[in-house]
Amino acid sequence: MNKNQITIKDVARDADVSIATVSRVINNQDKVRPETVQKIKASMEKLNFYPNALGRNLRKMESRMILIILPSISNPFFSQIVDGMGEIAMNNGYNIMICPTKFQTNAQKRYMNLIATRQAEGAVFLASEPQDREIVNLCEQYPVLQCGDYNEKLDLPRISINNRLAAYQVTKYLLDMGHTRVGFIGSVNNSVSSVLRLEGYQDALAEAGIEQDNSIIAYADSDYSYNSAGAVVRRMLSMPDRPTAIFAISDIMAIAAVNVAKEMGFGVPADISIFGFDDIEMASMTEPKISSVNQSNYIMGKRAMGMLLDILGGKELSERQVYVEHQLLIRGSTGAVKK
Amino acid sequence: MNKNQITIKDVARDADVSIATVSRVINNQDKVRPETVQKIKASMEKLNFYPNALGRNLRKMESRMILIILPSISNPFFSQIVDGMGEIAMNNGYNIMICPTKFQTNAQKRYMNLIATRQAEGAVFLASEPQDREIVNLCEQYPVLQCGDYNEKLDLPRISINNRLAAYQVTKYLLDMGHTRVGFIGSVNNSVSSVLRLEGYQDALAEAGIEQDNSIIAYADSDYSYNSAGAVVRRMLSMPDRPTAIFAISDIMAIAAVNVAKEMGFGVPADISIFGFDDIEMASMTEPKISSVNQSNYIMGKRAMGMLLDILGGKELSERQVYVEHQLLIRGSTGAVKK
DNA sequence: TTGTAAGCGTTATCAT
DNA sequence: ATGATAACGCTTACAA
Repeated sequence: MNKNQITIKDVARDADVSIATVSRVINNQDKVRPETVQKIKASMEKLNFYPNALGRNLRKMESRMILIILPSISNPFFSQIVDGMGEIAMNNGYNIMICPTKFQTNAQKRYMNLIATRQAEGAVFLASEPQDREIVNLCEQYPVLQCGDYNEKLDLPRISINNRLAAYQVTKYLLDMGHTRVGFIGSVNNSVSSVLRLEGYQDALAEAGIEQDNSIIAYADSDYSYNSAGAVVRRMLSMPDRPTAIFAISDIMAIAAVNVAKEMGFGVPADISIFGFDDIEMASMTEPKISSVNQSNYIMGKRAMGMLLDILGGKELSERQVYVEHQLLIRGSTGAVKK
Repeated sequence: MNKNQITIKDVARDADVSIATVSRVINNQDKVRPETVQKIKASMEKLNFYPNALGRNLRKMESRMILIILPSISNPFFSQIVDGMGEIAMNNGYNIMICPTKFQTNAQKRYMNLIATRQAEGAVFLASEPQDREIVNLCEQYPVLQCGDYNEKLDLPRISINNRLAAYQVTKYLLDMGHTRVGFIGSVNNSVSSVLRLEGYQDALAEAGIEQDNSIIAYADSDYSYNSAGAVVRRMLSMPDRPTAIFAISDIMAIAAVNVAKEMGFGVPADISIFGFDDIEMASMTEPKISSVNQSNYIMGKRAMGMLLDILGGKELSERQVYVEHQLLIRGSTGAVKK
């Protein structure tokens, strides 16, 4: 403990006023005479005074801190979302605390405990879902929002793109380019976004009257890892009746697909078209650049935080499930089927 | 404000003891009779009690929060470092707050103010340096550490790899492979790490008796961007007397170099060897995989946080400049010069 | 417009 | 082993 901290008491003494008046100046309330304000500000400057937020927080019973709970900061997909969230939080006097969990239940618990112990006021679960009973309990008691992905069994407000629609559009685009054998690379995890993207894929096939062929539907590890996706693609492309197009539900997996395809001697997109998802920066750093689905990340982040602040402010949300825009970006990795 | 919070008062009443005893149980102090402990724990359970950290924080005048100030979370290079820091912080009862600044002075100021206002107790500047007088002042008053990169004018403890040595080793390796024209792609920023890497490069040239040729030394934008590096490499490889090897001081720039080289019809490493720096995951997702310098990120993060906690604990640091191990990873993007 | 004083929930000191 | 109580720094009725 720093024993010689400057407090409002010191400022009050120096400026020869009461601590109440100092407090009023700190919070720039109007009912203080301009000369008094000047005098107090001079003292604060002179004493190099910073108000102790610990006192304020206790008195007001608030922390003005929002948690953003996500699997890992290394995923470039999260960066813009978090930026958008931070922007809105800052503008409203809130701080954000980025909480990487690595999918560890313990980490989630530790972070949610910050809310229970009043060190944070709410949380956004970004691309990750509350993982056990105790956590879910807390989520239900406090302002919590699900963003990007969600557990549909929980009655928590959520915001994401329309994954099913986007996946439908991607598949339809590939079909329209003349591909009839379109492979799908998903993930063994059962996240809603994974499931919905498969459903969108199926929607498009059904609409085109193409029967689903499970031999060209495959699943990479739950973390969408580059290596596991590569292995899966290699198997798929080794088949005699290989697909001429592949839809991978993450860019990392699409990059793996491109690299494996090229390694196996296939041209991309000459022999195989590959479509990704998320539009991470890396998707434009490959040769060819990868067609992908852009989620309006920054906007989604801003809207998400706006929603959470509404809840914190006691407002009713007009919608508890919000969809944000997405966009198909057609780049060099996809083209018409070879005749 | 949540008015009906359960406090130790409620627990005390329910368990028929004083609040002091409840507090003792919360902090599991020994001088409490086991039966009393049981009784109190039962009450806490029954009332679903979570101690209010705001009260504790004020009373103990501590926040147990450490800031990690970095340019952006999107850089994959930071992830492991932050993980290492988080690990050690958690083990010692501290929380970390990841603070992306986008190089905005205002953001730095806002975060450092959390320390001045007692909401955080110290900070690590990760790959970014304190940017103005007021911030530097705060850095000098409170426990602050520089990690990965640093401002050498500030008398703050720091931890990083030995950039100059690493760059020397990379260049020497390329020279040993028979390359005599080794290009260098730096960054226009004047960060210490950039400067030291150039010096290491020069060290190796000097040792080999090769005169520095400024036409094959170029600088990408300060953010090491993919596109600006690509442009610079394109220019360098268009020269009649082009280099046969390029050392780029970041993997992103090395990836750009590989892609540009291939686009221009050069073989990598057949015609041009390319060496990167940082060993980000992406460096192993290219074809060929990129030779790079691995910094022991996780270890560096752990040691950095250990140092900061030492300072917080009032210990003297044995060294104020710490170097962590690094390792040259030779992958497919580099090879012997073509005869 | 300014001051007095209570109180936020906790910990720690001092009694008992 | 336990209890009574002051104190941490601030905000906010309420009083003047």
